[in-house]
Amino acid sequence: MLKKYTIRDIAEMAGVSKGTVDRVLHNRGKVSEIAFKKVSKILDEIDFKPNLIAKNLKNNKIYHICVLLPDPKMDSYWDPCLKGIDDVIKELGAFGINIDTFFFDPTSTKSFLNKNLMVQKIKPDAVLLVPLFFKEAIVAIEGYNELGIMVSTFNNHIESAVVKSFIGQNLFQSGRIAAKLLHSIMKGGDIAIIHIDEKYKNAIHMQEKEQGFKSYYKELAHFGHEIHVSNLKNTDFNKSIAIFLLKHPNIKGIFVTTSKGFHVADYIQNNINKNIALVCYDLLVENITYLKNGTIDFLIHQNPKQQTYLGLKCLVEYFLFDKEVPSQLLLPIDIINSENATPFMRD
Amino acid sequence: MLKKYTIRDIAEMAGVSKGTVDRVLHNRGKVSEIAFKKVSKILDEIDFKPNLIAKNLKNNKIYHICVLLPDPKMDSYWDPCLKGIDDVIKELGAFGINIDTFFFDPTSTKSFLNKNLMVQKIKPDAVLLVPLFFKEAIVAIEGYNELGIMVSTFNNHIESAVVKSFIGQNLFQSGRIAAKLLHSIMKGGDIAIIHIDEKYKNAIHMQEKEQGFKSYYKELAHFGHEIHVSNLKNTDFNKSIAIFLLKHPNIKGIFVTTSKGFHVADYIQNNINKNIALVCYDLLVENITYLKNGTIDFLIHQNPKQQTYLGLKCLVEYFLFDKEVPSQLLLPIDIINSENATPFMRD
DNA sequence: TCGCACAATGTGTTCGAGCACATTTTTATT
DNA sequence: AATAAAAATGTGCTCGAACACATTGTGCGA
Repeated sequence: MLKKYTIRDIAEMAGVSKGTVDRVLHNRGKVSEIAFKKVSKILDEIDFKPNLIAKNLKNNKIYHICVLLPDPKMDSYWDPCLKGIDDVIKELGAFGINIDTFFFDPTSTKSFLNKNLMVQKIKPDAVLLVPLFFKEAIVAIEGYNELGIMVSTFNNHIESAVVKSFIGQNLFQSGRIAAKLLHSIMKGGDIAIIHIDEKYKNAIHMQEKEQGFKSYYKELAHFGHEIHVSNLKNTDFNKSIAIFLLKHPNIKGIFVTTSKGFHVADYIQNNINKNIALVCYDLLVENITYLKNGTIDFLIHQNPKQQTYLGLKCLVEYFLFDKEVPSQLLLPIDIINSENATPFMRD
Repeated sequence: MLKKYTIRDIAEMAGVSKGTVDRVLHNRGKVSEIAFKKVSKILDEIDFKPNLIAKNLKNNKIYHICVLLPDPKMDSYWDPCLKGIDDVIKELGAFGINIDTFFFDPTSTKSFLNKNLMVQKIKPDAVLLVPLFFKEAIVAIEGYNELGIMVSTFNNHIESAVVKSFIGQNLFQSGRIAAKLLHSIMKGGDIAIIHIDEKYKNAIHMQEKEQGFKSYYKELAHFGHEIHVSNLKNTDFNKSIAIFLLKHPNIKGIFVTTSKGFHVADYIQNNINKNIALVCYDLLVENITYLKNGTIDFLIHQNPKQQTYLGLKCLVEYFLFDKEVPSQLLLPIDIINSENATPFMRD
């Protein structure tokens, strides 16, 4: 087997012309029943796969995809996404892909809507976006739909029939993992779930994690823990957490549902003497620092880079190679400890 | 930007023919200095990337790659590899790739050598193999080299100049991660490192993990643990481990360096009353069972599927798209707990 | 049986890069 | 200056699928 079968080969075998084979392949009609059967039989026998390279040669269009995400300068959680975009460009750019990236202010719904309008004006073939604001995202997605622009989402899930694809994680499960981790390193005491709320509302995100976390402890046979939930703000953080911990002095383990765990770690390191177990999210440099020095015990990696990479890659391969786009892609949830966060292994 | 630049576009812009542009692109010589400069300038300006699709259209060769790994029927650790191979075929098969898989008996060096000879007779373009037996692998690789067959390896590292690529994990680091995990869940007591040796010798594998594990504990400030190392055999396992644990009654944590941790878990569950922390390797169904019921605390995922997938993909993309093959690809080391092993997320 | 639809089938061109070969221009030698 | 040799440049075909268009075949009514 040194050569692939071509349409011409099949035509010869069936004793027809390549035009007829082509018509059979694409159901374009105008084929007699006899010819159809002859060709179909051979196609089945050899399991013919048309050469993808030749198939796309004629199609010398440049597909245009826009990516819309929160500004990494305002929240470094999003930083790795840029690397993911870059990787796709490096890997598939030579196939004729044009990718533009847009940032919105994660504290401003107006900015989100504005940037979406900008993208809509450009009229790309598809857009990959983070639907951070539920209500506004629905509006934006409707707009894309009317313009015939395909929409994929990542990081935040949103219920919408016109969204072609979602790449993210199972946040409920993610909460359960955090609970298991905390449970395995705690030696008794109470537990805190801390949501560090940014100005923007990713409440659903945080709630799903909380639900998962609680569900794990509910299933425990000897449930001797009390779970306290707190919603702290970035501003005046140290004061609020001090009050919270004073109110619940028996807390021995904390689960932070956002990437802002380093604030808690910072407070604990400087103000608390006893050992408090700490499980947080995301590989920000600040978090890794506290992971390495032992203040944070585990980080859960949401892998924003991989989310972006896969989201884009699915779109590109859909356009280039007619690959079907999975409606949902749930990434594995990575557990990171101090020995596991080396930069050459994670992004 | 609706159309890509082509060689013909550049030729027009530079006022030469596409033949000249082609010669500049490939440094084929026979170009005057003036023409070379004109063309180079334009190439730089527009950052020209030749259309990969057209580039490979002529090359209608079917590349043939053989994969050689231990028989999954004899050691289910290798099972996921088949899925990895399958994924590559699904993803890139239509580009003209022919992949054949061969199994050898992981307990027999003779089988390993035999299968390698079989592959060499076939003369594929490349082979991706698990160099389980150090000495024999060197011989086999030499054979491939003489035949001009490219060799990539995965899972087991081997020092050889003619091996094009290795995909695997940093085992030393992997040992450190295990140590950190064990340390974070243990409440004092001694530690055991247990190598469950198969008949075959993957001693280097296990030793690197042991080194890493010990290095973590060496760095600890208050090193109050004693570490006992044991080499147990599969046969008469329960007896040997009973003796070992009797000799060291203070053991409170065990690190198993192979995928055979379930044997230890089985013994502990049925014979030991006190709580022993257990960190092992690999997502075998047996291991996952003990992970879910709490006997095993953590599994470290060596991701054999991903190793196979990436190893193959690198080779395929090298042949198809001239991508360079990384000489070493170290996969992230995944930490798995009971909440993290759901089959839809891991392979 | 001719002629006319229309169905069935075949042919030829396109896409972009690569390369063999044809053609033109330049240089060296007498 | 004439001519050959060498260097530079241009032309045209190839790869496989897709599709427009050309050609052949069939059936039916007059």
